[in-house]
Order: sequence, then C-alpha cells, then structure tokens
Amino acid sequence: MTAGRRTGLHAVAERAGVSVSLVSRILSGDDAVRARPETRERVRAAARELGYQPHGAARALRLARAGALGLVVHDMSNPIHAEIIRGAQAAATDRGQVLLLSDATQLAGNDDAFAQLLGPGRIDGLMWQGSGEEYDDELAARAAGRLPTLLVNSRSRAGVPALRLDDERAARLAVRHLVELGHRDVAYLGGRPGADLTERRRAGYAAELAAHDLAERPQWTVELEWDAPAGYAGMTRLLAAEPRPTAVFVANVVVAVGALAAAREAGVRVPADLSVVAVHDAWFVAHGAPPLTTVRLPLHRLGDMAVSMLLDGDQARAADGLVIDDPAPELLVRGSTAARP
Amino acid sequence: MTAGRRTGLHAVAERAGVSVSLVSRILSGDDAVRARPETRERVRAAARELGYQPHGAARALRLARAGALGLVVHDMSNPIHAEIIRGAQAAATDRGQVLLLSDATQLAGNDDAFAQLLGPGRIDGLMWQGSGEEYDDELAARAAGRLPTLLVNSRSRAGVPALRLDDERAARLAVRHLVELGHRDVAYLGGRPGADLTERRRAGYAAELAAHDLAERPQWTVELEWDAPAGYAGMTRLLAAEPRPTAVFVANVVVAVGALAAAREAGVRVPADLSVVAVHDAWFVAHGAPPLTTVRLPLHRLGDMAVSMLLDGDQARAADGLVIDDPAPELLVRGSTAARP
DNA sequence: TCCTCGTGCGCAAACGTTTTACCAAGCTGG
DNA sequence: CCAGCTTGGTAAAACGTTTGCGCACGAGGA
Repeated sequence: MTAGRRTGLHAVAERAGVSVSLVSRILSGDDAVRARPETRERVRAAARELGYQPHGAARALRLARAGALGLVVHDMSNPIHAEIIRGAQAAATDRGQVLLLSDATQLAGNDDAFAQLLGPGRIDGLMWQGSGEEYDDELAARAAGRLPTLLVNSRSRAGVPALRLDDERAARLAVRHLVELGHRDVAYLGGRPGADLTERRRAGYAAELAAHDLAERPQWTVELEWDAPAGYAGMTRLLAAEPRPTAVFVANVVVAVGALAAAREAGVRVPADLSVVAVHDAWFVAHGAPPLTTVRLPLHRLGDMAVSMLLDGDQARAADGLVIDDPAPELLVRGSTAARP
Repeated sequence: MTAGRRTGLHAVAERAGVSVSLVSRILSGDDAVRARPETRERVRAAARELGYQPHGAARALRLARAGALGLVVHDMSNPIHAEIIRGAQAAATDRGQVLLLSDATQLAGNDDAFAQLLGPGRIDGLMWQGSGEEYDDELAARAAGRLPTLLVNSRSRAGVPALRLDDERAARLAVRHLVELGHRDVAYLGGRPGADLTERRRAGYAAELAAHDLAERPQWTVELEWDAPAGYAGMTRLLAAEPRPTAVFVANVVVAVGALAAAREAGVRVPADLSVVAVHDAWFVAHGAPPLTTVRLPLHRLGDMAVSMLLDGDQARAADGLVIDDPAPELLVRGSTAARP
C-alpha cells in the first residue's frame, strides 16, 4: 500500500485507518456519528500529528458559504472609518469569519474588482460604508441584489438596510453643552450637503436651538465637504459673518481640525473668543491646541453590530435603518469650549 | 429535457448548447481551444445574458490558489498603518486579488483565528506589519513556514523576508534640516527601544550629528513608546534636560503629536524656543499649532511593493531586507522648525 | 477505397470537503 | 433460529471549476 501523498482529510483518514467521511464527522464534532471512543481518539491524534487544517476553499464550495464578510470603506486614513473597521474586524474574528477589505472609490471605477469581490464564493455578506455619494448608493444597491448587504453609518437608501448612529442626539448633546455655557449665537459647520449624515446632525442642531428659543441664522450655517480644508474654508466664512457667532458646532471632527486651524490663523482664540465642539472623537484632537471638545459615538459598536446582523441573517431588522445607541453618545469636554465671552 | 436549474458554467453551457469544458476554455480565453467563431460568440452571449460570474471558492479549490492576500496590521487608527493598507489594497485590486485584513493583537491571542487565516485555501501570501514586539516575530515566522510571507516596515527577522523604508536617510534628512537652521543641540525622541525601526532612525540621527561634528548627549536621548502619551512624557523629560536642547528630532509623527502638546503645556514655544521635526507625515499634523515639519516616506509604495512581490513569487529578493526608496524621503517644511534662537 | 490528419468539440477526473444513504456484524427477544 | 435493532462504520455524490485526453466527422492524398 503505497500510501498516497494526499493531503487534508484524506491523509488523516489514512493514518487513522478509517474513512474520510468518518474523519470529517468526528473532527467537526458531529454528535450523531457513532464511533468507538477509541476510534475517535485515534482520529483526533492523527489530525493533531499531521497538523490538519481544513481547506477554506473546499469548505466554502461544499457548504456554499464563504466564511468571509466584505467591508467596503471610503478612506482608511479617516479615523472614523478606521474605528468602524476595527469593530467589524474584532467581531468577525470572534465569530470565526475573515474580513475582506475593499475601497469604494476603487470599486466604483472597476467592474472587474466589483465582480471579483461580490461574485459567488467570496463573501457571505457585505458592509458598505455609506458616504452619501451618488455612485455609492448605486453600487450598494447592486450589491444588495446579490448578497445580504448592510449600509453602515448611513440611513437606509435604495432599499438597502442600514445601521447608523444617533447623530441627532449627538448633535443635541453638543449644542446643549454650548447653550449651557451661555452661548446664544451658535453656528453650524457641516459636511457635504445632501448626505443624510449632514441632515441628521443639522436637524439635531436645529432642534436643540429651538428647544432653547434660539435662532438659526442663514449666515451661521455653512456646509461644504467632509474634510479638513473644507473646515478651514467654512470657519473662515463663519468668522466673517455679521454678527459673528460665539460658538460653532462642527458636524465632524475631521472638519473641526481644519476649522480650528482657520480660527487660529485669523487670530481668534479658542475657547476665549469662540467655542468649538465636534461630533466624533479621534485620538489626535485630544492633544491639539486647544484640545477639542467632542461627542464620542459608538463607532466600534457599529462595525460590531453590522457583522453580527449579517452573520445572523438578521439584516432585515435594519430595513428601515436601525439606530445603534447602546453606548450612548458621550460628551467629552476638553479645552475648546468655554463660557460665553 | 427538464433543464436542470444548475448554476455557473453548467447553466451557461446548457444555454449555449455546448459542454461545460468548452465554456470554461472559451471564457478563460484559452487560445489553444479550437472552436468555431460562431460557437464562441454563442457561448459568450449566454454568459453575458446569464450574468455569469465564476465561483471564487471553486476556482480556488481547483487551481490551488486563493486569489487573495492577507494583511496583518497592528493598529488601524495609526495613520501610518492606514497608508500601508491603502497601498496594498490598491495594488491587490489592480492585480485582481482581494485583500484579507486581520489584526495582529487579535491573532496573537487566538490560535483559531490564526489557523482560519493561514489555513490552506484562504490566502496565497501574507504581509505582516512588523512592530518589533516579541510575539510578532514569532507569529510571522510561523506564518512564513506555511506561506510566502513578507514583513512590512521591518527589517528581516527570524528568516522572514522584509520590506522597509529608508529610515536612516529620513532621519538624516530631518536632522540635517535642523542643523542647517543653525541648531547644534539636537535631541532624539524615539519609540520603543529594541525595535529595529528605532535603531535605524537613531542611527541616522547619530550619523548626521557626527557628520557635523555635533555631540550626542545621553540626557538628550529618550526612547519610550510609539504613541502620543509617550511623546508627551518624552518631551517633558527633554525639556527638563540640562542643558535644554534647541531642537528635537522625533522618530515618529504620532509621538510628535504628544510631544508638541507637552511643549505647549510647558510654555515652550515651537518653533521660537524649540524646533521639532518628525518622521512620517499625516494629514492632521499639517493643521496643527504649529503645523508640523515632517519627512514623508513612501508608505503607500511599501504596501504596493509587498503585494507585487508576493504575487510574483519574488519575496526571496527581500530575504535580507529590501529598502523601498523610490519616491525618495521628502522633507516637508512647515511651521514647527525655525532658526536657532 | 483506404489511410491520415485537422477541426470541433465532449468526457471524465480531480481539487478537499460534507452529507445522505447504505451495509456488515453482532446482539436481543420471542 | 431468525427477525429486527443497534453499533460502527463505509461508499458515493455533490459543490463549480479546470484540463488532459479522446472521439467523430469530413477533407485530402495515395
């Protein structure tokens, strides 16, 4: 018997002197299988000695389940996105799945890459980090036609279920903090208009102002883009407003980095002359000048929940958009907010 | 003939009225296959109409090639790491591969996750972002025993080939900038001692000082950790040194963020009283107070090259550690460096 | 007329699993 | 003494590809 140099289960079976099917069932802990304890032990020993590892592709093929989830993000160097990835990564690993990372802008221009990622046998579900871009919704909808798909950090769009954070509450928390410091002239510095993120935070801002009988003014509302240069430009515009606000609510921490730079360059002291608070926290703004007051949202949990729901086939629960609010939004008061001058 | 509701190639074959094998050959562009143009067209049309996509797992199984690469990183919220990921991602997509992301600290504690990622049929090669931690080398070496493996941003350790940047040159560039501004008392603020990253940047610092006949002083050398709090602590210590340096070379931009905060809190003005320059660039330090002078290194290229080498089976070229220096290190002069007071 | 050869395609095995179906041997009860 | 049940397994098909080999058919040459 010139033992075949086969690999995998076959090799284990040969060494243990049993059939391949028995090995499979024993190693996978199939309770229904009848085998003598002695045989079981022999099989397990053989597997151990040969260092048997199941073949991922073979399992995926046979089980019609890839054991992997896809995650499409926009910009990895955005700390917000990084935090979502971390959450998803941790949850996927915990549940014995692997995570397949892709980039939305690359996918947008590359049909082959899209097919490669979403074709059969690659992933069992997809998380798409929504950005409110047009192509984004279209691609996510296409994906949803093939696979369980979840938009992450977006409201439900084009019929794709979605997970989001309590942006309105976060905004209200931030604005309330400003009002409690005595500010009455609170401006809004948002991101790209049209995205629902913007709408929700803007709504929270407006609601909280209204709750205190404070006025929104058109010249105190600036919405440009979700990046630091836009924050710079936006703050520059707000500082030129007549009358000048005494506080600014910034809808995103990345935007706030640019905004603080603009204030600094304009010679406006934060927080002495102007208070600034932003939604989302990032490690580096805690070390800035001044350290930025922010509202922390459970981004990690967002990724975590997305993975769980996809794996549990539970994504329909988010059909109308599900709000993740378990670790509630938390105000982190640092050095960029102070009592009204 | 009750056409089976089969999927994949089978369905295409049925619709085109040919065999599965012929479809496979035609669609994969096999030149050696002989088929009438008319048949070819019929097959292609059927594939198009059915929206045929090859089954990833089935191909992986048959071809004994997963079509995926693994990337293990340490901390996604570190902008340096994010940039490497981006580079690897882009290159992988370009070459029709997918990228499987994992986290080193998770893998360290979880043998199942390690096996899941590295078991047969999952990935064809692995990039491991080195950090100089002990467990890191051990795990990377274990991986290298199973798969083509490349350490990224590390020198070759435990026999595992590695790609790294020209850290020494970057350090020299930064220090030379300080010297050219007239500084003679230049301190070194590094990261966790022992890691080869630290050694290489420290060597560059020392070499450049020596080239200008400047002295290193023990009290001007601080090495703690690769994070912002360590930067804070380190700078605090340097500011207490006797005599106090007039410039600090910081081995990493993340550390520099903490260092700047410490200087600020101590009432030391940067750059008027103290110049600071750091290795690696990150978008947010350009907006800080002051904007940080940095040396940009081709991190993106690092990820890019790692993917290429693995896919080309070329990783042996890096057996002794290969230095990526194509876009050369570039000094970005901003506001944290000035002439000696 | 027979042989050969090129053309155009089909058969079947294999990749490593999982799972359904089945079977031989031993035991038990009547 | 045998029907039927339990025990301890085995055989084979299937998942969707790829690929080596073979085969039928018609044309052309001897």
